[in-house]
Amino acid sequence: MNVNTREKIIAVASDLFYEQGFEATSFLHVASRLGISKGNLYHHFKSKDALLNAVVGFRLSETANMLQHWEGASTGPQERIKHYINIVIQNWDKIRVFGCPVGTLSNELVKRDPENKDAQKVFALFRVWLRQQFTEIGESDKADEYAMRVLSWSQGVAVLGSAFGDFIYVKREVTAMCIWIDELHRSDTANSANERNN
Amino acid sequence: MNVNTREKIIAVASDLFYEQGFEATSFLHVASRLGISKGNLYHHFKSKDALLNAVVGFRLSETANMLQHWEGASTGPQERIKHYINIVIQNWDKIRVFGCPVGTLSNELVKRDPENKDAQKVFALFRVWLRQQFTEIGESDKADEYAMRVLSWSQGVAVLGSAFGDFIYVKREVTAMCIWIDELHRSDTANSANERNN
DNA sequence: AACACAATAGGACGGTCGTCCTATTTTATA
DNA sequence: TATAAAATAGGACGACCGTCCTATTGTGTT
Repeated sequence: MNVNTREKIIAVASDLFYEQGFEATSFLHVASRLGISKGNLYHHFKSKDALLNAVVGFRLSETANMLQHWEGASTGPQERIKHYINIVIQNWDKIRVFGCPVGTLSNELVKRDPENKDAQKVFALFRVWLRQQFTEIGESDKADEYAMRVLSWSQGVAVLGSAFGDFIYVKREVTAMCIWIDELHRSDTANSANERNN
Repeated sequence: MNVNTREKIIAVASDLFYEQGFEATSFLHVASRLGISKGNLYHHFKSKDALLNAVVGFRLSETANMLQHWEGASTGPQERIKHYINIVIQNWDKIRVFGCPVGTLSNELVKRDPENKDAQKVFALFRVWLRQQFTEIGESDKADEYAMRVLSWSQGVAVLGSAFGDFIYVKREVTAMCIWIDELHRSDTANSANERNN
C-alpha cells in the first residue's frame, strides 16, 4: 500500500464528508479532487464503509493529537477546557457553512444505523478528556455531568449559530461558557479555603 | 388539486425526511409508502425542492399549532417554556434514533445552500415564541438571549443524547433546564418584591 | 534483465435517482 | 349525458451511484 496516497485519500474524504455529508459524497468526488481515478481509490478502499471507517479513525487521531497539544501548552485545566470551548470561534468560517463536523456526521451515522458506535467515538474522546479536566479542577463528583454539559452547550451553539449565521450570538455564548468555567473554579477554591479553615 | 392527497404526501415526506434525511429520501420512497405511483406524486409536486418547501411549511404550521395549544392550556410562561424543554423526553423514542427533526434538517439544508433561510425557519418560530415567554416572566432585557439558550441547550442535549443513546443523561439535563427556569422566576419575583418594598 | 506485485486508469455492470412524457381513469361541470 | 380537467399509473430518459473487472504502468526484489 502506498501510505502517502492512502492518507491523502482519507484527508480529502474527511473534508468532503464534512462539507457535503457522507451520503452526498461519491467515490468520484473524492477521486477527482485528488486527481486520481475511481479505480485507484477502490484499490485502496474496497468499499465506502471502509473509507468511512478510515475517516473516523483519522478524525480520532487528529482529535487526540489536538488534546495532547493542549496538555503541553496550557497552564491549567480551566485553560484547557476553554481551548475546547473556543473551537467554535476558531473554526467559525467552516462551522457557519457546514455545521459542527462531529455533530453532523454523528447525525448521519445514527440515522444509517442507530446501534452503530462510530457516531459517538469522537464525542466520547472529548468527553473523557473534559471529564479529566473537571476532575483536576476538583469537581470529580460532577466531572462527567460537566463534561457532557460543555459538549452539549457547544454543540447547541454550533447548530444554532450555523442555522442563523449569527457570529455575535456565538461569541456571546462562548463568553458565557468561559464565565461558567471561571465560576466553577472560584467556588472550588473558595470551598478549598473553607475546608482549610475547618 | 386533490388537497387530501397532497396533504398526505407532505406528511409522509416530512416523516421520511426526518427518518432518512432529505437527500436519502426518493420520490419512490414517498410514493410507495403511500401506495401511489411516482408519476402521481410528480403531478402534485413538480420537483423535489417543491416538496421540500411544502414540508417546511407543513412543519411550520404544525409547530405554530403546538405553540398555540400550549398558550391555551398552560398556567404561565414558565410552564409553557417547560413544555418546550420536555419535548426531548416526550419524543425520545424517535430522537434517539433520528435526532432532532429541526436540527438535522437544518444541518442538511445549510450544507446544500448556506444562504438558504429555510433552515432556520422552525428555529425562528420557537425563538420568537420563547422570547415572548421570557418577556412575560419579566426578563425582557435578556429574553432573546434566554430564548436562544433554551434552543441551544435542548439542541445539544438532543444531539448528545442521540449519539450516546443515553436517556438518563437526557432526563438529568431536562431537570437542570427546568430548575434554571424556576430560578429565573424566583429571582424575578424576589426583585419584584424588593421593588414593591422600596 | 526478469519477474512479481503494487499502483493506477478506465470502463462495464446493474441499480436508483430526479425528471419528464404519455396514456388511462376519475371527477366535476355544463 | 357529454366534455373538459384533474388525478393517477407506468414507464422512458440520461445521469450518477457503488462495485467490480481488466489492462497498463510503475517499482522493487532476485
